[in-house]
Amino acid sequence: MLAGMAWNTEETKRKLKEAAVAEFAAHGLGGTTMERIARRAGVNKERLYTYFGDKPQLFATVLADELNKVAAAVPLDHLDGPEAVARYAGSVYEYHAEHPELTRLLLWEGLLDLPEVPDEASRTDYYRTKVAAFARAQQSNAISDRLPAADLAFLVLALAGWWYAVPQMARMMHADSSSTPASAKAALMQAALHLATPSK
Amino acid sequence: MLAGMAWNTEETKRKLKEAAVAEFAAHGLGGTTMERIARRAGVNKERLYTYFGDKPQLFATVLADELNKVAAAVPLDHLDGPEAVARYAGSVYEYHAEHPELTRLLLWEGLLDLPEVPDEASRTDYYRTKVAAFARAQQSNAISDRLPAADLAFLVLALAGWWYAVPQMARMMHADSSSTPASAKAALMQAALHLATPSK
DNA sequence: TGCATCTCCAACGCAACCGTTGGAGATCTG
DNA sequence: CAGATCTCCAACGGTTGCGTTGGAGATGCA
Repeated sequence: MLAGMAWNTEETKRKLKEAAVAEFAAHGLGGTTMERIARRAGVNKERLYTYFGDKPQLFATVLADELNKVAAAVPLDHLDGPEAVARYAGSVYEYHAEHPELTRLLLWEGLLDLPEVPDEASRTDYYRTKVAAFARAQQSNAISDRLPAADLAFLVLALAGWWYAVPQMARMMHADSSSTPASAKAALMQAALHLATPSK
Repeated sequence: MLAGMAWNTEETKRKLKEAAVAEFAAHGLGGTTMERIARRAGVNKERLYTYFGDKPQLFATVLADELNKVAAAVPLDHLDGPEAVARYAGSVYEYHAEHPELTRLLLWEGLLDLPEVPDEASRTDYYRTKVAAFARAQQSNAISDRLPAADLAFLVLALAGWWYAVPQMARMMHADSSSTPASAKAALMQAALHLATPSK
């Protein structure tokens, strides 16, 4: 049934999704055309519709896929102190630097302000585990508890993500200083460290 | 020449720009149609082209206008201590809450990743004054100097802006806690305070 | 009042894109 | 090899949106 097919349907799907990630990340939902996704994948446009439905559905599929990837790539198990929070912030920044598509997809999605997002349940669950890790660390006095765990976790992600959300602002604010991706990462880790350090 | 005209050209321009802000903020450059802007303003589409040029030019005009507004609305003159930084962060958050269009326009712009941004010179200048205010406060030991002034200023803006950049993430991360706009503001002000407080 | 000028708009040409369809070719089954 | 089934695609209809144009109405000027 599905073994030994010469026309390679799984491979075709994979190529289409890969192309869709690139196009959607670059141009958003409105700016992307199905035509270009298909052409980039070297596949006929019609395959998109039979495999993935219409354009919004494809966008949702692609975004869910990328989120699953980041969940696997940047685990957050145990926070044994402020330094662990700083390292986590650095990892997130690093992941964004290497996979700018995900950030951009998230931002496109945020701007669409849908009442419900695709895969809402599993994503809520994903974030809940992050918040829970922060909460546990607070309860054991390993990190500061002056902020609610959800706020602290959210703000740490803000520090790491803002560079990619408004790159034009980052560029203009650092116009006359000598700033590099490395110094940006160091700065945000320093900031995360202080947010997580308990008061004496 | 320009007094006493029965057909009210300045008013028409104003209405078109107002409609354009709303449409571009809601749907971005790609998702907005000139037709809908004109219809929302109650004016014929052709006026857009004679007054503002094509769609990208209109977008640039509208964004520059909104940035001038925020520059006037949230001044940052003198930072005499960490509390002033926290208040500034709170004001920025507040402004975003009341004028979500600006944030959204900035984010749409960021996603377009143009090599150069409209009004680049004056905007760079605008950010430079913000950074300079932070730098002065650092030199007089009023606030922490463990981060470069540009990074500190940028990260403070990150704290205030991230809620509006990824509202879906904010919602999901705070799913099971009781979180309000007021508590979000309090959290980010607390965070800004700690980033700006000098080490002993 | 005749002429020039300016504001405004309905209607249009044109291009792009969405989503579909009819059918060609490849693979399995008997 | 004949028939059924599946993958793939070139071509198409219909819609939408961009940017323009030709002209109608309102105003200033001689």
